[in-house]
Formats: sequence, structure tokens, C-alpha cells
Amino acid sequence: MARDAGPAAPARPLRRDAELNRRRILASAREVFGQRGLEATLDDIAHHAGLGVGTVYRRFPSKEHLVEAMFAERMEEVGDLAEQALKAEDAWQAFVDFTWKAAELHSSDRGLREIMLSNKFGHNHVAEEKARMVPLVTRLVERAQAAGGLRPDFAPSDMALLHMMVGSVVEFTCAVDPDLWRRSLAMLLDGLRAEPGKPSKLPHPPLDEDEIEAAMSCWRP
Amino acid sequence: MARDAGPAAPARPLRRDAELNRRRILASAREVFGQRGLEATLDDIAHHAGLGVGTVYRRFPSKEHLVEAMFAERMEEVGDLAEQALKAEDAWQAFVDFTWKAAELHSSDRGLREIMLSNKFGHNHVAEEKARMVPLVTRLVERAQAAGGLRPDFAPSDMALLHMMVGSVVEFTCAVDPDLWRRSLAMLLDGLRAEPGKPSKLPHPPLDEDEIEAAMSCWRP
DNA sequence: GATTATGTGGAGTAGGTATCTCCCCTTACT
DNA sequence: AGTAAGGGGAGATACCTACTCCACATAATC
Repeated sequence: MARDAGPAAPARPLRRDAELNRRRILASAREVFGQRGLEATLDDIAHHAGLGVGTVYRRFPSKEHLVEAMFAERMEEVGDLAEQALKAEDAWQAFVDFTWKAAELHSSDRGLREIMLSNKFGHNHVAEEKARMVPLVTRLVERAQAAGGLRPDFAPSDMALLHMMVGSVVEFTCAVDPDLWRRSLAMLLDGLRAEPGKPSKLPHPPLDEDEIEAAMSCWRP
Repeated sequence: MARDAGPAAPARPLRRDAELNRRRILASAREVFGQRGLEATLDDIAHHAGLGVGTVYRRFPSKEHLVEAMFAERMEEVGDLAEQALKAEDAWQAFVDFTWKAAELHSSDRGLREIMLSNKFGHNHVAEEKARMVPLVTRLVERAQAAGGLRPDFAPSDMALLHMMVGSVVEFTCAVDPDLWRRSLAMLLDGLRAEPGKPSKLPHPPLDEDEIEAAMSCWRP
């Protein structure tokens, strides 16, 4: 729960109003980055919090600092998910559950998606969290393969691509049908089975022609 | 082969050097839009062609005009692919072949990807080509389903999402391994079978840890 | 070869966006 | 009440992009 850099922050505590605003900023950042991605400006975040830009820059010297402060804990959530999944008995089911839950988090937070798949932001704590996840995911994959559920030629690095793909569907269709990614992920997972049975029941209906058209119209490359 | 708008262009032919430069611009646009997408500026295209910006703007009054002129024919290629596929006997194989070939085109041309999945550019001839493709793809899908190859809950609109997903892999990894999308597409297609057998052999090796890291570092959200 | 219509180059304009600073004013703490 | 800390937000700075303008160059024509 360290709030600032520095090994042992001496940190005279913030004045009460300042502390309140600091929290407001983090909450606002979570919402705004979540909806609009990391391209959102600190001005946007300030105004969304009902504060002036100066206030934000006083507390967080740069966008990078704010991003670090706010995504470190969200990343932890994903890591914890992986850790929990490793405890489950059914290795294939654990893999599937983890994938769904991680996608769920991604789908509701554009900033998280970008943080996890790009190195443009988050060089400190965020990067550590990412590093922590690599062996967890690797074990999850290997366990699911050993159990005969996951196709043996699937590599841990394919996990990143899978989330990239799901993320692209989210981005493409979120304005039209924010849950459509579930449909695509279900098909994707069907393609990952070592011994596929019948295709699984898709959890979401397809887009019709008008909806696809609408998605194309509001999506910007 | 009409070169200008207007139902019956009276069109005094261009001066020889002008016609040459017009072709140079189109060739340059193909390369630059292909590599960098539609966000490339007409300045970029001019310089890549070894010409001044003014020259480009004289011939193509706006980016939209240039995009129309240059992508209409590329789109036709995709449409022709679909038409050919409808002639093949094996409906599932035709569907698979078409999907691979279309993805091949997309993977080598970022501008084409953006044109096909967004409505931001290409309101005239390009839009007509898109409209022409809808029934073709629909029939391709229905035929593959009727033959028992393609899962029956797959919808024609899922085709767009599939190409969106493949496109996102291309964008993410093209600097590191420009053919990696083949691996992802193969898995995706395995998930589309109505009666899946064993997973297919993947046509491309996975990324290792360093390569994923590198992809993340150069990818910008 | 001279004349003229056509084409060219690229600095420059207009208009946008983003990050971050500065300084006057307000508020909390003692 | 006095003082140190915080807040607001216009504006400085530094980009970027689409597009224009016109002195100069070249091709076509006579």
C-alpha cells in the first residue's frame, strides 16, 4: 500500500483535502483510462474528476506516474487470478476459467488492455507484475497440456495473441454490442482443445448486417 | 479504367510527365498505405514517390480521392477471390481457402485492412465493392455449413471479426515475425469446424519470450 | 526555337492536439 | 490569525496534419 516512490517515504501525510483529491484523481483515471485508453489526457482526467489540471500535475508529475500508480493494482488482480487457477484440480477447466476471467477484466478496461500488451507505459511496478505473470501463465498452459485438454502445440506466448485478438473484437464492437467478444472467445477456445468434441454452444448471438455496418462506422483504425 | 470522376470524362489526356507522376503517386501510395496504414500523410506519399506535395494535391484533391483511386482495385481482388471460391466443389475447403487468401492480402497491406473494416474512408467505389462482397461471403458461409464443414452457429458477420482478429495479430507482431498470423488463423479455423478432428498442424512456430517482449515494445496501442 | 499551357516543389498557412508550468487565490492546520 | 500547503485553469511550448500558393520548370505546339 506504498503510495509514493522512495524506499522509506518519510512523507508528511497529505492535507485532508489533498488526500481526498488524490483519490478522486485515481478513481477518475480508472474510469477515463478504462473507457478511452491511455491516449486520454491528464486534462480529461482532471476535468472528469471535477478538478483543475494543475491539481493532477501537482500530485502526479507525469502521465507515467499516474499510470503506474493506478494500474499496478489492477495488474495484481490478473496475477492473482492466475495463481488461483493454478490451485484448481481440473487443469483444462482452470485454463479456460482463467482465460475467461482475464478477458472479462480486459474487456471492461481499455487501459488495462493497452498496459498489458504494450510497453509504452508502465516501466516500474507494472513491469514487475507482468514479469511475475509469465511463469504463472506458462505453468497454467503446461498443466492444461499435460492433462490432455489443451492442444500440445499451444505456446504460452500465444496467450498474449489470444488476448490481443479478443481485445480487437472488444474495440471494434464495444459501441454496438459490448459483450460480443464472448462469442469470438468461445470459438477461439474451441480451436485450442487437444481432443475437440462438438463445437461448444456460443454464449452470445452474432451481429446482424446493420450492427456490423455500425461497428465499421464508429471504429477508427 | 475510367481515370477521373464524371460520367463521360472529356479528359484532355495528361501531359506525359504528369501521367508518369500520377502512376508514381499511386505506386507510392500503395506502398506507404500498405506499410503504415491510412494514417500516412499525403506528404509522406509524395516524398516517398520523390515528388513534392503540391504535385499530389494537384492530381488528387484530397486523401479520400487518392484512397478511392488506389483501393478500388485491391478490393476487387478480394471480391474476385470470393467469386472464385463459390465455384469450387468442396464447400468447406473453399471457405478455408478463401479465408486464407483474404488474410494473405490483408496481412501484406495495412491500408487494405483499414479500408475493409472501417467506414472512415472509401465512400464511393470502395463502398460498392464492399456491398458486392456481402452476399458472396454469406453464400460461402452457408454453403460450407450445408456441407457440414463449418459450425452451424457461425454467422457471416463473424467473418469480419475473424479478419479483425487476424489483423490485430499482424499489427502486433509484424515487426518481429510478419508471418505469425498464420499460426493464429490456423487455430481459429480449428475452432470453426462442425466436426472437429485432431487439431491441425500449425503452419508457423510460436514467438519466444524475447520476441513477445520485442513485439510489446514496438507496438503502440 | 519561341510561345504558351500545363505541371512542379516545397515553404508556408491555418487549425488542431498534447503535455506541462505559472501564479494568484483558497483552504486546512496549529 | 498566521502560515504553509493546495487548487484552478489560462496559456506557453511544442508538436502534428491537411491543404494552398506561386515562382519556376517542362512539354506540347506552331
